[in-house]
Amino acid sequence: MQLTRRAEYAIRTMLDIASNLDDQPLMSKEIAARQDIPLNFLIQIVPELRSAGLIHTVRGSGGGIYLTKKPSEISLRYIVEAIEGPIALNQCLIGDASCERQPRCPIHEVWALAQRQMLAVLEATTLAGLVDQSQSGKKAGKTSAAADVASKINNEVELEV
Amino acid sequence: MQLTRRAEYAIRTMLDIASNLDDQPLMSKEIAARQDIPLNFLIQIVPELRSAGLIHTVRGSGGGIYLTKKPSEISLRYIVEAIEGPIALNQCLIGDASCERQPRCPIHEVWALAQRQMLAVLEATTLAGLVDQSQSGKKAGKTSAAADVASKINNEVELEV
DNA sequence: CTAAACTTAAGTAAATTGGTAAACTTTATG
DNA sequence: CATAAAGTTTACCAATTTACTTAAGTTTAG
Ligand code: FES
Ligand code: FES
Repeated sequence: MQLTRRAEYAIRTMLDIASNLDDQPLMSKEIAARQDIPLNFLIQIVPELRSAGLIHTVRGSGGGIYLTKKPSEISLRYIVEAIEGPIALNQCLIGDASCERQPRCPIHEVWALAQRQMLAVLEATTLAGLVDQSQSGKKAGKTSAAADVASKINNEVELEV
Repeated sequence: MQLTRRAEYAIRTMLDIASNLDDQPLMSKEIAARQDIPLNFLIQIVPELRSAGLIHTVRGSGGGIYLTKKPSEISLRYIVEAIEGPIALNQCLIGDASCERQPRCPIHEVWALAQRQMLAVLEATTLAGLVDQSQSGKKAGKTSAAADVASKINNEVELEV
């Protein structure tokens, strides 16, 4: 029921690259240091992000990583699924698989709903939103990416703090 | 990111007991057979449900299992957490632990929101609701426990089917 | 040609998952 | 009180996943 370190690192990495304003590619080594990711582990994650089409890598001296899409087009869900595969709260919710026990088990719809609620948040959160927030930083003060997302989703969740 | 079999079996078990109208306790063996749970595995899960205070067990011949609370007071979240411990989508969301890297990492609030959305569904779903649905069965036709829950949560999610 | 950078492929220790198995305790009932 | 029916406890296990580490490549700027 928990995000793996791989996926967490992938998110940090993507966010790190999205925050980079220069147009020169970022090296794994820099990212690893800045984001507290074991370099040798990151080096294993980067190719996965690439085969998922999220980043473009340049080999050789002076090489590095840059995004293939605009940060506003990259959602948290997309990053997580690139690393972990489809997000599913229960086995029967993967793809089109349904409960093998009953045509419609009463619990199924509930899990499906819980999952949709969760995915809605992860989908509405883009790298652009996250970068905006951390850069506006002290200015707006209370505006969090989560608050933005919460208002996007039509649900009046009250955020404490 | 997925429910374990233990927890899934625990839910099935609780639902099986809640659906039982007689006042005599149910045996593990019956439940295992009816719910397609390996008996030897269920026998390991039952004591956990008991120490969590969800069920009462009677030993010896003629013994079995019954609920300690009313089905309307037992939520899916409660059952899952009895087996798996606190539900958390990321390590830093367990209990009061916060991100060790930054006082407030921009992603944290997003995960927290996603988690609240998910938990709201699991909390609003009680055994009573699930039993109602499967027993009314063909009568109401379209009423699902999920639809009930969706309307409880103030969020107009449209359920297909 | 060489150092800087990504790539590929193993390997690995520890934890989790999904079970199985066996020995034990409790209790109704004959 | 003997016994069978039930839950309890403890231990074990194989397979998978997780989070890394290591090492031997390959590519490219300079
Ligand atoms: S069909 Fe998915 S929970 Fe039963
Ligand atoms: S503090 Fe929880 S995601 Fe960073």
